[in-house]
Formats: sequence, structure tokens, C-alpha cells
Amino acid sequence: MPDQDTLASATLLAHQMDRFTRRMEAGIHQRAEPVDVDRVGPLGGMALLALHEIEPAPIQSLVAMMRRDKSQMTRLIQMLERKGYVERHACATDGRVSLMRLSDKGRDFVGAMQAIMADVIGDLLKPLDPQEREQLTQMLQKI
Amino acid sequence: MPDQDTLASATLLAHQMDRFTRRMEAGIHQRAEPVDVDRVGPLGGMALLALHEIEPAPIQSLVAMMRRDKSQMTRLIQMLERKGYVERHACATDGRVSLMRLSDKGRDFVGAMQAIMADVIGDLLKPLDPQEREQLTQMLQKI
DNA sequence: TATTGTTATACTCTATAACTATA
DNA sequence: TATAGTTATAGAGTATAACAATA
Repeated sequence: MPDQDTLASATLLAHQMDRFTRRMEAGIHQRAEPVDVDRVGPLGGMALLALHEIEPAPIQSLVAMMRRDKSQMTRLIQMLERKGYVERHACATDGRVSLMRLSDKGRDFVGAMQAIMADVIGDLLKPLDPQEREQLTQMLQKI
Repeated sequence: MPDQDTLASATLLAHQMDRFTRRMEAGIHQRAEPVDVDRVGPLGGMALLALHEIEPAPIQSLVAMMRRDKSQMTRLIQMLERKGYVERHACATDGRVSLMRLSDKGRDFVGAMQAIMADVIGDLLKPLDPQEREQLTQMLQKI
């Protein structure tokens, strides 16, 4: 049975996380609007950034990496493909799998998004000194 | 112009935050299902927890605290009121404002949710020692 | 029998603008 | 004129289940 202090600090952490995530997403969304000419949206942007890390990759890998539902990912990738950010090719060794890659257009978009994200997150993290930022990233890596 | 390292670490942080938040929400959602008999949903639960901290409070305060749109908050509160978790009374000094409070039912729900959240978040934070957890909360407080 | 990916569907959350009533 | 709250509506994200094709 956890004590009152543990209960309070858990809800505090949840709220802190929620608010920080919202500020981050709102900031990125706002700055990304002029770049996101085809309206791929925040989730589409995240998927392109994730794909950039692991390409070429099957949908299944993206599902695991982003912890989203596979049916959602199917539709998201179809949209990104239709708008020309992602290319897909059948896998030679497994007929069920199709491998995704960024197109040149997708790669340009990722570059622009990375710059925006560095900017926004840099702003949000201003209250922390470099050592603390490093600590934060390492802690998040552990968990 | 930020260097390549800064770009990479910003996207890393964004992904880490996104994934942690999702694991947290999924865990809470799963454990909360038996408790959430009236289907107030994750956002409804968050709102009740937030209200618990600041009641009695006008909608405007909850809007600021949760960083959500006010129209969204209106509908959310109406649902919580209809299901008997929140009570509202006209403000004596300002005719535009109505003040919200938790009902007894709402208070019971908050108690149950806090226990679940402490449990889930305790699990997620297991890789960190107590000192690191303290650091994490303090850093999030700063930003 | 298990896995990859797809389709269909219903539900929750979010954002915007136009509106009423009070300050 | 500004603020608190409401309504209406459209859009984005999420979860579930049922399905086909391949392993």
C-alpha cells in the first residue's frame, strides 16, 4: 500500500509529462505548419522521422518503434505514400512484407523538421544547463 | 545553425517523450478500465485529478492547467457532471463564472485513480533509483 | 498455426469559429 | 471592449475485430 506522498508524486509526474508533451507538440505543430504543405500532420511527421532512423523497414518495425496500432500505421503509410514522401517495394525474401524508404521529398522534409524540432526543444529546455539535459536524455533512455 | 548532433538529440528526446507518454497512458488505461465504469475516459480521469488539486475552480482554471481548448473542456465537464463526478454552482461575485467541485463519487474515483497511477508509474520508473526519480521530477518542474 | 498487412468501424480527442451573457 | 462559457462542426488520432495472403 503506497503512502500519500507516493500517490501525489505519481500524479504530479503524469501531469508534468502531459503538459511538457503538449507544449512540445504545440510548438512543433505551429512552427511546422509552413513546412507541412501536404498536411501530413504531427503523426505523419513523427513517422517520417522514425523511418529515417531505420529505413529500409517493414511496417511492423515502425509499429514497434512508435508503439501505435498496426492498422493505424497502414493508413498513415498509405497517406504518406500517396503524397510522395515514402516509397514501398515488395520484400524479396518474404512475400508478406513490403519495405518502406523515404523518397527525396521525404528526406528533405525530415531535414526541415529536424531543424524545427531542435529549435523548439532547445527553447523548452532552456531552463536546464547542458549537463542536466544530458542527464534527462539518459534517464529517458533507461525507462 | 545547429550542428548534426543537436538535431539528432532533439528528435531523440521527442521520440523518448512520445514513447514514455504512450506507455504511461496505455498502462493507466488498461488498469483503469475496471474502475472507469461510466467511461469517463483518460482525459476525463486527468481532469478529475486536476480538479482535485484546485477545487473549487472555474473552467478557465482547468483550461490553463491542462492546456486544452476551452470548448473541449466545456463538453468534458458537462459529461462529468452528467455522470455525477462533478458538481457546479454559480459564482456569487461573477455571473459569468460557474465553480466546479468533485462530488463524493468523483472523490472516490480520484482516490482509485491515484493508486493505479502510482502503481503504473512506479513500474515504469523502476530502472531509476530514488535519487534519480527525484531529479527527474525536479527537472520537469523547471521546464 | 502464426505473422504481415489490410479493411471497416466506432469512438475519443482536438481545433476553429461563431455565439450568448456578463464585466 | 474584453472575458467566461457554450454550441456546432470538422478533422485527426486510437482501438478492435475480422479478414486475406504468406510463412
